[in-house]
Amino acid sequence: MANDARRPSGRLLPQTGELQVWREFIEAFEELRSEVASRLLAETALSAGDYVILLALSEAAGERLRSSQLAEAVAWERSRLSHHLGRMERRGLIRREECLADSRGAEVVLTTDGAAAFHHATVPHLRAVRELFVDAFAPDQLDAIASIASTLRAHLRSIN
Amino acid sequence: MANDARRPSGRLLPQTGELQVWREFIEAFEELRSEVASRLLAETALSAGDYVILLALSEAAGERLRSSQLAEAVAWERSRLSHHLGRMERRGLIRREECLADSRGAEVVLTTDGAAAFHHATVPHLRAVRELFVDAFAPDQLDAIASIASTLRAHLRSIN
DNA sequence: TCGATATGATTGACGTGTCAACTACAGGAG
DNA sequence: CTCCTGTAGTTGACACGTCAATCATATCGA
Repeated sequence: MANDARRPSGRLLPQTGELQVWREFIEAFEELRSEVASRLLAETALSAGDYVILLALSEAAGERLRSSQLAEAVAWERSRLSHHLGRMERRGLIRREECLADSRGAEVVLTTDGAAAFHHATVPHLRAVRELFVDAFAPDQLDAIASIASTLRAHLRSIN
Repeated sequence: MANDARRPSGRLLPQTGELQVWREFIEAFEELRSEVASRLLAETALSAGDYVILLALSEAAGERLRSSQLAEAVAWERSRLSHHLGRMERRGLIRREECLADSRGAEVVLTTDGAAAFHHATVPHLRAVRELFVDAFAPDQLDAIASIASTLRAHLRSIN
């Protein structure tokens, strides 16, 4: 279980302190996320979503993936992915091809423009992550963050 | 300084491990945020944004705030706030009044409908925060999260 | 083979977020 | 008073995210 270390309290609602932690955490995170995204966009003309998709495609064999596999890889809902792919296709970053094995399906393919855009974005992206996130913390804090993230994901999975 | 405990590395880009922490962290958090938001919306017909605004207004003296003060209170950009207030006004949750002291300004006022909606939402909101966030962690992890959040905010502030 | 059902993916509607441009008023320097 | 600059807030355009509905094809049981 994700929370077996938790002191059972019988409380139904968070205490003031816990709620305060929630508020601080969510605001800090929002700030971080939007700052990383806006730096990436300013320096590379790619949104955070674009970057995630391009990353998944460039890691894939043949730089192509079935739409459903891509959705799985980036943990997006299918309709969100579909809309986003439409926008990326218009800009020439990806292309959609018919799938031979299953004619319902589509294959998403990285274009050469898309691959180039991704390559040019990787250093600015890493720099933003370093400056805004990694540099904020001491090594042991980063370890704590890793453990918090995995605890959280396990908890969310356990709830469904 | 926010990072004076950090080991100076001279590295310009994150190591693989640090990047992994970033990816895990951001995905876990996104999942949390969207799950809290969707529960709140399903149970109360208020979005996370609605809730934040209503909370700030109900904490304000006279349940009213100058638009700029409200923007400050929730840490939103002014145009985002303006758009959101437009939508909330259409639904009758808030009202905008002229400001006597400064005729450029607007005062945002909580309506009785808005106050009622907020009150009905507070328990479902707290329950979602408890179940999805607080319950995931042991008390010492919550402390760590609080410290991480404040470290992060300090770091972001120091960069600008 | 036929029909019911499940699956892969897209679409439209609408709420949300950002940027840049804009309106309108305030307040000070001359 | 007049101009100049700053501040309060709104708007339009467009990217993004979610939900419910839809379409086409696959699949399986009778």
